[in-house]
Amino acid sequence: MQYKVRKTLPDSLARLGEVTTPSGKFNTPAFMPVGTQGAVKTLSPWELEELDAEIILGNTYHLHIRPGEELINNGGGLQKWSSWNKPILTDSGGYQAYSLGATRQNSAKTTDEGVKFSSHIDGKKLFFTPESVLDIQHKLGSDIAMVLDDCPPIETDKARVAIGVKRTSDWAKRSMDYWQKQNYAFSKNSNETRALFGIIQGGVHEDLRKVSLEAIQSLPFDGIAIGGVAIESEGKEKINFAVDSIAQLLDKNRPHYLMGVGEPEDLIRMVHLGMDMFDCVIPTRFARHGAFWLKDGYKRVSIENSKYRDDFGPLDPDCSCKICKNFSRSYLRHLYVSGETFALRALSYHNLALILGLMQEIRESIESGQFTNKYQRYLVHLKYGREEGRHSARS
RNA sequence: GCUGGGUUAGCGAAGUGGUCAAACGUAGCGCGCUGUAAACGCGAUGGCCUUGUGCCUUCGGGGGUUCGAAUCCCUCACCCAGCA
Repeated sequence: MQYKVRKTLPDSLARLGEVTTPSGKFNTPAFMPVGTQGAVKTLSPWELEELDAEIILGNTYHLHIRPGEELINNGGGLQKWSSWNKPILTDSGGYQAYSLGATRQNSAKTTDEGVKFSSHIDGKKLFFTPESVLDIQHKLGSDIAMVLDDCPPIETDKARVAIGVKRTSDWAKRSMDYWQKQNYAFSKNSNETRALFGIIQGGVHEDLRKVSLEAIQSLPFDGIAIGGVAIESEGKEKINFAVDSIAQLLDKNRPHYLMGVGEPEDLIRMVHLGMDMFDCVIPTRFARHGAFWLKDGYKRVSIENSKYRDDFGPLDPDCSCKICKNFSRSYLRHLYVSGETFALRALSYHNLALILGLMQEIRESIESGQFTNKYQRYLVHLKYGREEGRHSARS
């Protein structure tokens, strides 16, 4: 994998970049739609291309339990098998240890050795280690693999978070050793190498975040991810703080991936803090729950609202996606309320169009140097933005 | 016209003397969802407020029995079925 910084700004950590993987290039800042089980829910690969998605996610845990990495490997790898011929990043299963274990009882348990899971499908016992998770991702054929991390709920006590940081560091070391020993970076389909990203933990504790950052960054990972910020948070302040506290310490020669974020305002703020890659289930999940964003103010509204019953105007008057060009709120509301699948597809399409369109606009504004001006109203709560961004912007 | 069945919250539908402001479903309403066990979950839903083991008004209309009626009786209206 290669990462090239194409442009930086004087008044922001935002930067323009390009990542090259065995399956091709993508521009950063990038939003990666989430395709947990091998598909971005309700959408086809060509729709995603049409929407300007350049890289999508897959998930180690889900694809391992069904249908299994062997099958996908036999199918030619995840890209070929799913007919998505662009880059894929695979998440490691670290998040599932959290979502299946930390917040529920008995489905997952983390120890220093790894994570014990009970499959949510049939209860079968599984055991993930930093090494086994790389084996799986290698067989899936992922362009960017993630290390297994220990991701405790953000609200847990600091002692537990500290354990998570230590464990994640140990696992990162094991992961890198194993990655190199197995020569997993090598790709037989391309001259370009596959990538492995490390993950920083530390919850909302600045000191722990810094400890974690140092441990992860000292290893030769292709990219640096920040994990554990978009879960169980009581508000955006926690996301802001967790990233803000280490934003300026991140190695500028590697891409920065903020895991699990986010909503439109989050993306703007986090780009400002130097984040290059994002993923989030929210655009597609909101869609399936009847919610869509308006470009104006990035307000979230519900299609179920009865005031849209007789609203024959477009879903979002400021959006030029195919859905907004062709269908009225009235019609889409009817479909949603009637349980028609197309409503879920339509809203997913629009929400992703909005998010990916935002990313495009963000990239253009960095290119033109207008990023901080254009998005100033979203940046006011940030430490970085307050002390340097706005000051520099005026000078 | 006769006989039988029915009429309960926006709709559907339980309840057949007190524990009923009335189960449940649905519609409508509100809220939530950020590395997807998520086309999901939660909440309120007769009115009022001082939000309480609070007050007021309800179970087709009217009348009655009873300490007490959505529940029993009479009557009227309407609906359904069968017979004429």
